Amino acid sequence: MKIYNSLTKQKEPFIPLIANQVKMYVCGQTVYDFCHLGHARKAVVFDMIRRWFIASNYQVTFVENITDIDDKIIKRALENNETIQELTSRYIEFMHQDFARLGVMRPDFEPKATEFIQEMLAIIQNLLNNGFAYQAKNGDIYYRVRKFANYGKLSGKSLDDLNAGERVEIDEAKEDPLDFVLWKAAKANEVYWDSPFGKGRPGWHIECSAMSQHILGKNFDIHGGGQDLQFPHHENEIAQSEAHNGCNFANYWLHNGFLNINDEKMSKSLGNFFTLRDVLDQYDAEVIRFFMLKTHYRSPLNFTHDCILDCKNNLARIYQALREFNVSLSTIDWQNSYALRFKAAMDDDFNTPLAISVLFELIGELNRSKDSELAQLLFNLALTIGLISNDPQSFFQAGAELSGEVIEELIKQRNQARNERNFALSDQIRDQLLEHKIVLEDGKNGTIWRKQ
RNA sequence: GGCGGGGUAGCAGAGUGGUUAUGCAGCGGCCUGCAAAGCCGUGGACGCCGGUUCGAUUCCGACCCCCGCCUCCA
Repeated sequence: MKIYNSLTKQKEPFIPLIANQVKMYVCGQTVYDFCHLGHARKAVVFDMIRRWFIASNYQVTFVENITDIDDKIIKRALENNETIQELTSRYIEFMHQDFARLGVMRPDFEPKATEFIQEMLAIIQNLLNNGFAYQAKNGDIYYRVRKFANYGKLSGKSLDDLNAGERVEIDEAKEDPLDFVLWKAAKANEVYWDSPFGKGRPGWHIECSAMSQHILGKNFDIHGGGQDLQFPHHENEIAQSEAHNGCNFANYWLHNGFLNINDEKMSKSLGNFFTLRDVLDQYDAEVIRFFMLKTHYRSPLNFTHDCILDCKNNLARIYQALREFNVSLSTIDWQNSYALRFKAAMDDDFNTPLAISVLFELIGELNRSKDSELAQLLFNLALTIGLISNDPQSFFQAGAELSGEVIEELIKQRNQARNERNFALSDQIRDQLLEHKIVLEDGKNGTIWRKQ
């Protein structure tokens, strides 16, 4: 298996630290609002990667953290006149619901930042002792970026270039404008934790260093997240963890591409901000999942209504092919030429668009041959990336405007009319159903129906 | 300004130094009472300019354009 490593900017063979095991950590959400479509892409992408490792017989430990303390959370809780815990636990629950609809498996571990304060403090203490951190006059503790020789190795940035940039704010408390905060001294009326350095709360970056190390160890296989986290978040994690432990942090860094709306970055100010919840109320969840997998995980993904319609048709073709078969979970014969090509695509940096195209070629043969073994293969291959989680019947019929009984009765009447060669009546019944977005298909085994 | 990614047929989206990506849409046919679904066939492409090569969409160079990061962000 080859994967693209953001650290080296090239595809590399994947060599786990322990044979047949994958330890991976993904940066999760800050929970002060509903998940948006971008969060959904990250969730689906890393779920797909996790599933493919599992399908490839790896034992996977999947960690995704939750940031449940930060400026926005404090602000929002104040606005809502509720505790931070009330706010965050509510949105964690919403996140679980939304991701479940997308077919995303729950992480093996889902650590919350507030549960690892002591671990963070231990790292900060050690960084202070080693001279990688200092406490400023305002009580904040900062990481001394210049002290870490490899700073910039992930993002490809040099400190001097960054310093020369116009957008770096000058903060007088810092020795260097690029130093970042490890511990924020508590302000009046703010939540705080006691520490040897005074009351305060952790900075964002230190959370992930502490949680990943605690659960996966100092050095683990894969660290993932959205492309936007590469700098400064992931760069800072590396600086903290490697300065603290004196060894390599994550061996492979994976970053998913961004999700755009009509070719624009999704943002609240542009008014093109979609919560996952709203989208799932409008479109079938599996269509959204398919949409996110039919583009390579590192490419930008553009969300438009037409794209989603296209995906709906694509998925319908898959389900249509499976409709007349009883498929079930079974082992895959990886020697089969379709399975072989599917695997080759997936093993090449998780090339889901290519893998899915193999499925469509398989469907062509399946439709011609009606070979039930091919149907079985199609189903099980799709399942390795979390597709085809419904049975065809519910994909085509669930949520129809009319009840099944009513439709079946009308089909019966129509078929009687057809037998009597009363096509005017039979077409009238079909049009009547179409007005309710019900499409009829007359096949050799009788008439079946589906949602439009 | 610095760093990184990209420009492929109507749309979406892979890939490759010479041979069909794939799906949707289009066109012709089969099937059907007619449709739908499915099947068969088919047109249409690699931003621009040079270079390397027997041959480049694919490699190299210049250029144009787009996007992301450099500030909280999946």
